[in-house]
Amino acid sequence: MKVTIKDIAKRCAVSVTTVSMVINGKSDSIGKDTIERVRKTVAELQYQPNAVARSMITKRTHSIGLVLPDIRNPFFSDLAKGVEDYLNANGYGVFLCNTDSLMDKEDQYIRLLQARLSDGLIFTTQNTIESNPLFETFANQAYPFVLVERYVAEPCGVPGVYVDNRRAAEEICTYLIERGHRRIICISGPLNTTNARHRVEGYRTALEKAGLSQHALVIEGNYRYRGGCEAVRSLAAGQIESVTGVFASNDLMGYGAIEALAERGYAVPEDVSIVGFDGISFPSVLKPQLTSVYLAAREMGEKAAELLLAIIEKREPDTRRYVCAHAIVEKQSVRSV
Amino acid sequence: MKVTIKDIAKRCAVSVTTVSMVINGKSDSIGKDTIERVRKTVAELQYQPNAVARSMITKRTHSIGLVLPDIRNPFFSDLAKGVEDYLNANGYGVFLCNTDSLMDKEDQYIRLLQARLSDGLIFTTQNTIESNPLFETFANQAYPFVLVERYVAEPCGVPGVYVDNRRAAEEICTYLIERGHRRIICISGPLNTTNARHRVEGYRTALEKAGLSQHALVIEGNYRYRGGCEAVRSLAAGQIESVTGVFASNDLMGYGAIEALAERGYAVPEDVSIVGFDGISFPSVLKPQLTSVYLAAREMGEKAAELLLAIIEKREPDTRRYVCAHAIVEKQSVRSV
DNA sequence: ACCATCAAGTAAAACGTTACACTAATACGA
DNA sequence: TCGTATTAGTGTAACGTTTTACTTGATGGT
Repeated sequence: MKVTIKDIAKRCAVSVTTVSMVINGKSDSIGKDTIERVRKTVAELQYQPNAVARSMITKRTHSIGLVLPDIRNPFFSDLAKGVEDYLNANGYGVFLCNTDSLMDKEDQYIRLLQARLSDGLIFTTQNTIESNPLFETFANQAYPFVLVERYVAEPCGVPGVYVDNRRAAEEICTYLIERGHRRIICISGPLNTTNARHRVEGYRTALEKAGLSQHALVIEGNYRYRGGCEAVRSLAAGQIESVTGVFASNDLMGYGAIEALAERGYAVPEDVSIVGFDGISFPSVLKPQLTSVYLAAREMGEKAAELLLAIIEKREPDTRRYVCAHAIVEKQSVRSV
Repeated sequence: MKVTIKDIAKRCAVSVTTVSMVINGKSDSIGKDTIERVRKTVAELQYQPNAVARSMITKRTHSIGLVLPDIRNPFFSDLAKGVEDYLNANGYGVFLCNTDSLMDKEDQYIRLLQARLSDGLIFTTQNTIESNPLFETFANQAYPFVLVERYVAEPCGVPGVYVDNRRAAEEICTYLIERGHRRIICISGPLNTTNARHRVEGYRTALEKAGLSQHALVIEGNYRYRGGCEAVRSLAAGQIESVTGVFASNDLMGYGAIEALAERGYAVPEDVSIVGFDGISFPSVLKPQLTSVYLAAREMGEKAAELLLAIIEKREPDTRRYVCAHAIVEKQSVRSV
């Protein structure tokens, strides 16, 4: 039989209240010797307070849910590590849920997590729309949650940690333009996601500012390696001929593009320059390494966890949204022309 | 205010017992119309049973802990995905904990998870010793747990899912020998872990059977990319000269070795052949792809989850240990000599 | 008419803790 | 000596369920 607070109380000949108070450090009005006696007995019997019973009263489970598309994607496992490190260090547990980008799986998990009484939620899911009925539901219930890597337009005030995709995309495309590239194509992510659209917008803005709008060409991809290959394969010979630059909306597609370009006899960066987005790390034996927008996934996870805890523990945060820094990291996939 | 079972009972003018029975499908002795009425009210008020209160009584939280070294390692994120998919599909939640291979973090998390009353534990941690005081503690408390990718010698009967590292290593080294290689070195994992030692044993056995023991050379690595580089760099020019084969104890070190070999002017597979271990997947743009022992990480996770659930739900499994299949997958890093 | 059976429930305890409102005994100052 | 603080506690309700043992009224057979 598991040892309970009653066993401790009986052994020490005090009330359960006293034991509870000692355990929770509310021992202002308990004698030193009693405290000592209780402590000793707790250690002796290896008493562990029952977290479930505790949660019953406090309405806190000290665990939160982390909902993301797929933990196997290096970006998300980095992010998850950040979340987990921060929260575990603060005494919280993390429930992991992979949605495989399926909306119904996502809904199901969120329901499950709420029913389990997680104290809050971190969302990394790629919703396809700007607003989500869930946001309203949560807001109504005052249920704490934080969005990560997913932008929601200002007025609704949903707390989140994200990257300025528009700006980052514009910067990396401008980087290509500054190196003399004129014909730059864009391999985008699925265009029903906000992030993908924003990256395309950044691409278009960069081209526009350089007066290159007439050369804009967007091919929709899927953020996967094969998608990058297929995007390049879908180009007609006439189209590809004049292209000297490729902006891939994530690195994986960038590497796919390299493979498909090689098939058609184009070398990177000698014939075509490529930039990526997200800066996931592969062993450096991979040649060429992609010049890319580096997103600090781990830091985003930490920041999201910090924000969520602040909301849960009602230390009203002055920042409910946090824009993470990004940086262009130069590798070997771009050549000046 | 959250709606409780009492609210439903009041609305339907029945007792809470009746409502509870309807919800839990124990409605043998409840009238059809009452059932219908309760169901309707539950839907109407969007009632969600409080999982914490439920756990109080049932002593089940329907959540388990997954303790592993680092979710960012592709092997472990694959495994975690397998665990999570299986358990979530069965109505269980998964608490994720990264130990960073630190023993004290591991102990701390396990304590935390037990205190939270997880119904069981899946361990993926790389202990440095064959037996662990925890195993005994768990056994005493009849606390369900399953070991993954970690072998414990027979008599103690600790349930687990693992790979036959000795045999797999022997097979892949024999594969090299059969292709004419005579001088094969081994870059091992940290030799204080059982798995690393077993892989070295497999290497030695293969050499021995081929009468090549006198050429055995083991360099201790750390399972990281840099470790693979450094292992090769540590070789004297005289040592490396005659070597035609390298057995890396994991793929990451294999790729590191390729980089360091290139620095010294040796090409793979033209000058030196390399085999790896674990078969983690990188985009296929990575050249050359490593011939390796493929471990089905995801399947191992699923199997472990299945085993744990069987133990938790007392459907006494006939197999308390499960040896996962491995397979040599041929890629482009080996040449016959 | 009477007992047994059955359908359709119900009341109350239990789970292990925390929170709240008390109390008994002592000390202290005027 | 009295009144008031202070110290060191205590008893019990409450949290939201499930479980166990019990009740009530109707029905049916003899």
